[in-house]
Amino acid sequence: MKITDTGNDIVIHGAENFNLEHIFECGQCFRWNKLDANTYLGVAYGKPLRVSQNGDMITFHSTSMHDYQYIWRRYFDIDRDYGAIQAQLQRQGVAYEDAVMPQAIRHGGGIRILAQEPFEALISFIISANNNIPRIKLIVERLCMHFGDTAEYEGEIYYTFPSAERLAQCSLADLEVIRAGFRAKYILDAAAKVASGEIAPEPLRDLDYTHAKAELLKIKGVGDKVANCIVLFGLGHYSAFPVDVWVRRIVEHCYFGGSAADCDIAEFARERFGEYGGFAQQYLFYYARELKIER
DNA sequence: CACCAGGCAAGCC
DNA sequence: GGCTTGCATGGT
Repeated sequence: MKITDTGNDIVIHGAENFNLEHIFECGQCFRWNKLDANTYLGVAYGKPLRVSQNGDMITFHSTSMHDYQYIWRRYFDIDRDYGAIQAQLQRQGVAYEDAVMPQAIRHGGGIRILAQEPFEALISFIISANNNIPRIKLIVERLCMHFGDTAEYEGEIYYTFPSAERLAQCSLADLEVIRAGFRAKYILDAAAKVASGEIAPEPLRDLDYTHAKAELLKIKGVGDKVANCIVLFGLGHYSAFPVDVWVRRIVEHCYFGGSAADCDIAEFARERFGEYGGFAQQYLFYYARELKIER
């Protein structure tokens, strides 16, 4: 892998196990939109970015080596060996005569688990509860437009994700414009707890998975599933295995041959995938959606 | 019109 | 403790 600075763009040649479509269509993030066949545009860490892919060449447009090194390199998890993770999950698959995981990896092998901002992950996944992805994206976008800061990029105006302090000043009436429904009160509870320091998301990175999750469960609107998403996508706890309707469907269908209890699915994931639970979950989620598995 | 969406909290027993 | 129900909103 080689990284070059063209003066306007940062270009990676020889990227492996990296596919923008897989990365942005696996449900982990809500602020990236497809511009054309090989280009996405989004905002993270207060910075808009246009990123495109041609084969193993990735171009981060209109950015600097500084921002690549300090933001995008970590955000896109560039330094992790996904080939090794996939090989490990495949070996596990062989041991259990599991044909599903190899198929899932064949379909979504370019997935990267993005290192998202913890507060953004917290609010975004509160909004995700009993909701669908297109509408989650709309609500998050309205939240940013109304309460985020502006950021200019390539001659256009974009909006950053609002801070906890800004959201904590809002009333329920203020939030009506984002049409989050019953989730609005949970957004305010989360913002208040973070703004007051009662919950400090960033330090939860240093706790173990179980304790980090337990802290998040103190927030209204954060249950087991949402907490798992936050620790996985915002705090780098890669053993987390969030079980949503799609993962439930594929796990029940392919591994249990019928319905299974929440705790049995969690135990299955722990034993089968261990520290790679989060990666396994992403491959399964992407695969289940591609298969359009019915209930 | 019913049913669903990356679930959760509150109310039951 | 486990199980059921209501929930805002928009799409099919």
